[in-house]
Amino acid sequence: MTRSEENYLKTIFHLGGGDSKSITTNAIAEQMETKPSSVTDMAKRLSEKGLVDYVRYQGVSLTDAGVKTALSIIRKHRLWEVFLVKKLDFTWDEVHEVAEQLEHIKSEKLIDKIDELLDFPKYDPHGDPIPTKDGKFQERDEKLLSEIPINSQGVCVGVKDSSVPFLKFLDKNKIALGNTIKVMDKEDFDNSLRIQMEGKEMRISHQIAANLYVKKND
Amino acid sequence: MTRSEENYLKTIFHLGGGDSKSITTNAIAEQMETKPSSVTDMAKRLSEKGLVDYVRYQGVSLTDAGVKTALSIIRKHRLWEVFLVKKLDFTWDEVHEVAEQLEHIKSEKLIDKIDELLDFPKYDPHGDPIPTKDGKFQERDEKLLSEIPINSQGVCVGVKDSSVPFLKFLDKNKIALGNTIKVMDKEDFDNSLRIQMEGKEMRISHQIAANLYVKKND
DNA sequence: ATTTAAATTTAGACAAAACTAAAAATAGAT
DNA sequence: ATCTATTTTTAGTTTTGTCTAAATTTAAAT
Repeated sequence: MTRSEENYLKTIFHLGGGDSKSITTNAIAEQMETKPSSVTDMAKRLSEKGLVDYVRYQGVSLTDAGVKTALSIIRKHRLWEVFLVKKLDFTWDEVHEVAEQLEHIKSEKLIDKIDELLDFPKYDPHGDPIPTKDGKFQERDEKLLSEIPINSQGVCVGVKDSSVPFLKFLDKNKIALGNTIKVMDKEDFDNSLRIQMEGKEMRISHQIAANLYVKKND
Repeated sequence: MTRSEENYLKTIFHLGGGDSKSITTNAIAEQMETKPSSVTDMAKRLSEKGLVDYVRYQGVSLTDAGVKTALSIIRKHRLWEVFLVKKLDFTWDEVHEVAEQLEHIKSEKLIDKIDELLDFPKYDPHGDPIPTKDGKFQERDEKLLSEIPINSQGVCVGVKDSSVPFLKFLDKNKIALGNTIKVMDKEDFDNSLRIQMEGKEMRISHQIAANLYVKKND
């Protein structure tokens, strides 16, 4: 299992290829910032190895073995992210790049010990669930902030977009996971929201609200 | 700087190529379990990049830039070894393989934070000195146990051979870094030693004594 | 049912890093 | 000084992972 193969499996999983849905080479190429022809080559290789089902001109989907491998890499990525934040004081916008490297370290003992050191966390710093050793996800009943009705409230539990600019924006506006947010009002014109958070009121655009996951209280 | 290039620089350094001594392609190939022809190819590449001086049929030595790079990799390797032992309860015979992977992670912040987390250790689990950020070694006045005279004693501070079998042998015989060892007697016939350690007396072969570093007390 | 546009694959090339086999240079022995 | 034996390099090949350009297939539109 090479580093590149692992990255392809991870990407296919993130694009939904774990649910036996066919992902096009174009979609994969775009996500990985590479060319569709390169993806075709890799699709053949992964297919040979029994990690994906590949039908020419149709796309790829992960086999059971492929899902298992993808989940183990995602598990490592997210555990390392927690480690970087909790033990080394990285900020949540700094961890991704380093975790992209650490996720490829091959040592089962290492990642199990990291898991233990962190006291078996269930979510990474962006609120994404960490698969268990046997590949199970703990799903959470979460909704996008943009989709809950006026006057309802919830706890902020995750971000959909975990790009550096978005995370920095949230920091600057003191929006953090764990905060309770109440939707006071919606503006029909631009879908912006008036919210109350930690005692203060503020207005946020639809684009922000559509990238914040909350767990509803009432 | 590819992983392979880093491994070559590290090996050349360990073979003494940091002291502007010429290391033969054969010696490097043997150490890295590869072929001399492969080493020649790499020697040319590293030479192009200004990391080694390479003279055909003579061998290679590290340039200043090459030494600097080699030390930074060795620093990372040894810090990760300390991390694995101190924070994740790895044994000293388990750390090398994983550290070989971790040493190639590219993030200055990461290794500096690991250094800080470990409280800036000076030696790795095998007693090898950890270079500082600016590439300085803290040398220690150490001698091989086989080379100190009868009736002198010292503290065990490192191993010359850090192979798994040797380390396991030491564990089995309760020989650990930090132990005080006194040389009671030497056997002319096979150069074996009678030693006193932590209150007990035992006999060890020359091969063992020649792979243990001690810091003399008297 | 064609035509066209878009998506996808093939073919051929390249770079990194390795190998094997053959050629060339060096060093040691006479 | 010459001849070997050894070391080292060269030349050509392989694998992985990528690319470009050309060809092919699919899907959408008339």
